Amino acid sequence: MTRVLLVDDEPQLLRALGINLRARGYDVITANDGADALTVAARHPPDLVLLDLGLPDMEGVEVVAGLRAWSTAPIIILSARHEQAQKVAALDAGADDYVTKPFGVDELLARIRATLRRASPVEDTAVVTTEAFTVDLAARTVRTEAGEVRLTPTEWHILEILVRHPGKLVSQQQLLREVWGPAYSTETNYLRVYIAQLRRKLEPLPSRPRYLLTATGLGYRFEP
Amino acid sequence: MTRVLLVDDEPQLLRALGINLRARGYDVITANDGADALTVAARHPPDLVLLDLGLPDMEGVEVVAGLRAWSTAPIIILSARHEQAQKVAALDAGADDYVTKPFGVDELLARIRATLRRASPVEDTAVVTTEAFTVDLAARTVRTEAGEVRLTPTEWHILEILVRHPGKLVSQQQLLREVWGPAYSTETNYLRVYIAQLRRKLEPLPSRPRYLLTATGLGYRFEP
DNA sequence: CCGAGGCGTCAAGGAACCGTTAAGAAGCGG
DNA sequence: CCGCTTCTTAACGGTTCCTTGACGCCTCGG
Repeated sequence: MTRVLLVDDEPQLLRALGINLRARGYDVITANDGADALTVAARHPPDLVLLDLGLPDMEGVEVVAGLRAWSTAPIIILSARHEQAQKVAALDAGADDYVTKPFGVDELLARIRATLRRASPVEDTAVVTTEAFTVDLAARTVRTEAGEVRLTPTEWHILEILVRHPGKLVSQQQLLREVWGPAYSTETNYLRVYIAQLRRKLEPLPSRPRYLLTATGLGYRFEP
Repeated sequence: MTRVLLVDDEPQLLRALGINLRARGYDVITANDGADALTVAARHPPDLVLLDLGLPDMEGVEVVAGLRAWSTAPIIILSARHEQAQKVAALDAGADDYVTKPFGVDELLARIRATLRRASPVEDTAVVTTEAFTVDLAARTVRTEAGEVRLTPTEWHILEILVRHPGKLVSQQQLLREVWGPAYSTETNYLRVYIAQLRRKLEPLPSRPRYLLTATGLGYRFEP
């Protein structure tokens, strides 16, 4: 069941919205200030967060940052019209969406569904297994039959991006931009070096790669 | 560089917002009515669309549908408060977000960043299937009954354009321009070579094409 | 009947790209 | 300050891909 963390300092809203969400089959947990939200979230990691901006103890952006430090669950901001600036800051800090108060319940539910639909394909699989190796995205470890493999930060970064898009082609530009930054989008030889290192460490036959495949002129692909 | 298509019938807004966006490093192209928007988008596929609802010639929902017919770029609606109903219709037709006029530039920029951040990793799972082969536009893979087909960058580029306009004729000029650039609009023999290669790889009977059809003197058409 | 233009096919040379290796530079911990 | 790991950079051989020209087929119009 999808767990929703609902953060607001108005008990009535907490109650009304909680009833509505539970009626739709969500598992709802609540918090009424920022510190509480972080504590509750740490104990019961939510799949989605509804965050009111007018909290008594913390700025919304701090709460977002505190969650984003470890969680990738989507965050929807609930904001009053006069909290414009905070809303923008919260979105920049990593929130995914917002709804302006007062809002209709139907609109909020639609946004929840849309946001969850967008987020779902990536986050479920914290561990990716192939016949040759196992990647634990949360623990940042890779194991083969021979034991645990040591990866450098850059090697891991590349592997993580590929593994998070299983079966899909990841363009050279995307890899270079995400790992080295936008200024390096043409340094394709970096990729050649690191892909070769990953293959040497992970592929049963590095010269005949089975999992880290090349799409000449386009990019690379992880094939589970 | 991220290309933004800005559609509005007010020249002042077009100008002011265009300056602001360009200052932030976006590549901005503009259109001042719905028909113009579709034409411009076809010629320079945008990464994101900002669409005003109060256009003189078409309903917003039509423009959204026209774009969604082939593009998965996120669409943000710019709507006045009295266009509530149209806004809902546009969102249902496939728009991704909306901002209500009058809006602050900072808010809009934040929405743009958030929307692009969301859109990039997911990429949408557009899959086109025929009886002979399956094209996964996101994963950039093509499968036939015989297994996965390896395509070169240019082959893929052409196939992608045709598949994104199913049933529609794509002119030779358009194909040549999009794949090789404006200077090659007359090198039609390039097309003959690559269409032949695609047929050999995808058509059950390459000599009697069923899916990649020739429109003599005009261009080619993908028939699902 | 014949020529012209458009299309499909093939092959070859050259350009671009990829995998690999290695060595110097830079950062980090002891 | 030294040694270790990691990153950057350059060079090479091999492979793939793009470009280009030639040729035959078909259709259509003269």
